[in-house]
Amino acid sequence: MSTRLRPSNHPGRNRPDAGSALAQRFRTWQAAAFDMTLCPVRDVLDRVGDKWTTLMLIALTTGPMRFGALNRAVPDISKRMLTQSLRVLERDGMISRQVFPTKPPSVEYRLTPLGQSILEPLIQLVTWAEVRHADIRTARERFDAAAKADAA
Amino acid sequence: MSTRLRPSNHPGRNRPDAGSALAQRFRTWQAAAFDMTLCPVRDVLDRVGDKWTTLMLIALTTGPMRFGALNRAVPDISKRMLTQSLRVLERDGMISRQVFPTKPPSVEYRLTPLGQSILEPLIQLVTWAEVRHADIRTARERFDAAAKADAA
DNA sequence: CAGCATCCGTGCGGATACTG
DNA sequence: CAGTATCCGCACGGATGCTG
Repeated sequence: MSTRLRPSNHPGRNRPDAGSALAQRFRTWQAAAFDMTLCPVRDVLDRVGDKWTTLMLIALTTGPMRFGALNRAVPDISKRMLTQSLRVLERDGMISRQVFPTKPPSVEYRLTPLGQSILEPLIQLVTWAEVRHADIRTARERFDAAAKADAA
Repeated sequence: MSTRLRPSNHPGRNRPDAGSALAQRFRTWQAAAFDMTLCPVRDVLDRVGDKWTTLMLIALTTGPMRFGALNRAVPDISKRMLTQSLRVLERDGMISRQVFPTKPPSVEYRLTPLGQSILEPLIQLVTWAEVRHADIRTARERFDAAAKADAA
């Protein structure tokens, strides 16, 4: 699903850009990273965005956990989705699965180095979320109020 | 949908934790941030995870864009989803909408300071994605190969 | 040009029951 | 305990057609 940004449309009449270093970085991106046939952005964002995987990674930061423990640590997740999400994370190399041949059997999941490494950028994002959450909520109230005013 | 992590189950027999500073931060989280009735994590992750909003924010880093330009900059997005995503982002205060009363009308979208501010953590995540993408892909091949082996 | 309205297929994910 | 199997609703999102 080629979800890449086009390098630069409007060849001759480029708008004066924001000028920030950030915009600059993103512009190089548009020419480089997004040209890949299967861009890593969508790839990782699909994981981060899905309903459970991020919560599970966070839960596993406290140490290895058994299936049942994870099920309790992430409330409201069904066994079905837990299993499914665990498989995805295992497949991506984010967590490892270790089976103990006891009876009844027990299975322990733990973060791999790769799984650990994503927590760093992830925590940045969540920190942002914490800090800016109030702003977002007030923005929404504003918007909704304005929308209601327009309706009247 | 109370998507918060439980503070700490298994009171008496806590596993020896990974010991990293990161795990420590996350543990304080579990007690604090996730106790909120509507946790900001899920809130922001829902946005980041959805199919288009992140791409749109990235596209807007190069400067203000018209509806049509955005539609071209983010290939494969339909007008329907573009409109819908723009509304969500506007509602959250991430972008602002400016209508020019020309005919035919033109509308320009631009990042707000709030919208700018999320790019910093976002770029961290995507940088991670770029760096680790190869690892993930090889992990997947491994896993799939092993799965096929088990099937046989 | 910028968008809303409508129809519709697909897949995510919940609930339930069963197994080694 | 740690899953698998099956059914199913519903929201996400694509395609198309119509407006100011």
